[in-house]
Amino acid sequence: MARAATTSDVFNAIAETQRREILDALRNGEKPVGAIVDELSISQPQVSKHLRVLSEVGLVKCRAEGRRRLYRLEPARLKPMHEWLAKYERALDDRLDRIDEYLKELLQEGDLQ
Amino acid sequence: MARAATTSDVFNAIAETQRREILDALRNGEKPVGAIVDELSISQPQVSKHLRVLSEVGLVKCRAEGRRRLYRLEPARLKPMHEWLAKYERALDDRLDRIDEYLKELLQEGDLQ
DNA sequence: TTGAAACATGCCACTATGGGAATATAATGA
DNA sequence: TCATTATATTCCCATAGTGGCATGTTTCAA
Repeated sequence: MARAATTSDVFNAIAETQRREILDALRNGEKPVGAIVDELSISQPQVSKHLRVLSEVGLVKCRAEGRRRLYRLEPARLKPMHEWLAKYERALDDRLDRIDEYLKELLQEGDLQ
Repeated sequence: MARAATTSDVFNAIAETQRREILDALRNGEKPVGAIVDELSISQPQVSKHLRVLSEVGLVKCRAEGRRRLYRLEPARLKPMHEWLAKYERALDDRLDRIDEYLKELLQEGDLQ
């Protein structure tokens, strides 16, 4: 087994740059596939494939309108990532505090010269 | 090219479940490799390989102490992910607002019955 | 000096993935 | 009905990634 399937894990689904770009493109609202193809200059089949992956992990939803499919963002599905990252906020803050102290020390040393 | 290299992209580096677990294990402070092996029940070579990947993207730093290597978290490197996610906060909030309104509508309908 | 402990690295096999090209499917308009 | 538009799907290939196993490498202790 090589990594968790992109289609079952949000972390893997957004590990791909182009899929992140597609999500970015949908931030302003729903769009048909063609619009994404034009905007990102990715081949149509490739966009469809990426959308399928994003769809399977629930990051986008699809709505048919005539022969077009309008995809829209489902940002709630980013919550797992958000929660995982949140655990590191504290560690990050601590780190920044330490950098802050370090800078202060540097400044004090400067004063001594 | 199949996806960006795990060693160059933070998103890819943490796409692997075990690597996230390793980072989680380091949240409380630096640990030697063996401690991670015991804690997560992952083979030693595998842990070393994962640590190498995490190391190359800068998510962990290493410090030698005798024959042990103490790895510690470098949470600042999670910032790219944090920033990317932040762009979706607004969308997420909007969505939650919409759900909120929807619930209110449902409650009003309930009142009518 | 020798052996063991603690890690890192190399090699191998299997699988999943991304990308290209062609093709299938569905809806629309003439 | 037929051609066209808009997407989805399939086939194929090259590659990268994970995991197991064996083997280096460094450090320490007897």
